Amino acid sequence: MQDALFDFISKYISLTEEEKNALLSLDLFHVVEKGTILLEEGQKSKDSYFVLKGCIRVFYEIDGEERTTAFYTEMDALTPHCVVNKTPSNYFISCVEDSILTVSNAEMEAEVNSKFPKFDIMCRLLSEELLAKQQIDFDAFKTSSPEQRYLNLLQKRPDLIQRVPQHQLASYLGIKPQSLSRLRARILGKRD
Amino acid sequence: MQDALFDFISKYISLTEEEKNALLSLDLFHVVEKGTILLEEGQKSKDSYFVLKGCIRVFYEIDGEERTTAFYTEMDALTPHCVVNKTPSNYFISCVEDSILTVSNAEMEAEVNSKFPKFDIMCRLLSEELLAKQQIDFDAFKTSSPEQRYLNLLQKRPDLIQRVPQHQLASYLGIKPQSLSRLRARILGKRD
DNA sequence: CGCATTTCTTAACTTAAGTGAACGAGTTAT
DNA sequence: ATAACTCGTTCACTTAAGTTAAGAAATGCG
Repeated sequence: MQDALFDFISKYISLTEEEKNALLSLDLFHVVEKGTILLEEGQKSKDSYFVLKGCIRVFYEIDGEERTTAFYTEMDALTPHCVVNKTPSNYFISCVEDSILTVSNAEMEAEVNSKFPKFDIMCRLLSEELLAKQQIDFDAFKTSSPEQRYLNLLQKRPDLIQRVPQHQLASYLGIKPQSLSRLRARILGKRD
Repeated sequence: MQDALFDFISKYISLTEEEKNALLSLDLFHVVEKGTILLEEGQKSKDSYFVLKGCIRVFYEIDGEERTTAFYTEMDALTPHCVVNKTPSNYFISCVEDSILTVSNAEMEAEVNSKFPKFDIMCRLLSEELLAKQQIDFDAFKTSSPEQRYLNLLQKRPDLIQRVPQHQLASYLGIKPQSLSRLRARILGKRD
């Protein structure tokens, strides 16, 4: 499991054994059960997450309804905005499946950074990459219809459609569960 | 005009006169005319932009139609994804108004970074902040209807509605110009 | 200045998503 | 084992956005 983390990091910087050990000494790895709430609305958490195995989900509660806006799966990193802005979170994060995560906070990061400045470089590369990636996702969402979004998801993240409840998926696509059902029936009809 | 840039930077790091002069020696400032295309689809530009005055716009060309996904105005920074990924751009950037921008590329940045490492810190802070901000915008877009988006824009960036053509605004809200007209009429009707 | 183009609005009609309700299948709790 | 719940689907109806078309207003250009 640790290898997965080091593989990920190696895409950005190379680590010596010493550096790897420094990381391992930090108690980063956590096993979390399906359904666990990692962050609640209103909290000022300082924790960032990296998904080694499993799936976590960001959702808002609007008019008493859950509105899912993101799923993070294997090799995805998530720093909640409340960590960056130091403001209370306006969304929830919960575990869709039993998962293995690394959980880190600013202090741990500072400690690693002080020992190995190149971590800072990695963080910068990573956030720039994520920013660019998210921009593309945002643009794709804006420029497509719910049906196109579903077809796109089917291509890009087919696993999500299997592992996530339909009503959460619908919300993620910006529509109601009934509309997702209908939309899927429509697509199937077109194929025959 | 330069002061605007230094004011912006001072939110992240403090600059000595020497550092300011190093920046000024870089020929960063550019005046661009309304309508100028800064980046075309297919290009591999290396330039990043910071808007000191004016407005620039990101749009895709889909089925022969322009689909606007972002506007950048005073004190907004934009690094096109093609700069980060080193892939051809899949969108255009054009000037909505006569504007004053700083234009920088990786080499210029590297030069500044080598002289003043703290620029790197600023870049990291900035991209983390932008990432968090964009996440919030993305979530707000996903969880609201075109009408709510318009009302939200009216609150958050009322200037945009004045300075940008309606059809670009409609596209930005994810709808057709006709729908924006109708939507506005609907809102006005509700008020009376 | 006047002609052409672009931009914005309105209208009638089509299409797709929202809403409320009902149903069956699967799960959980008692 | 059965009652209560959740989840996904289907249906009929409502609402809002897409489409096509037309015309008015503003802008640009010769």
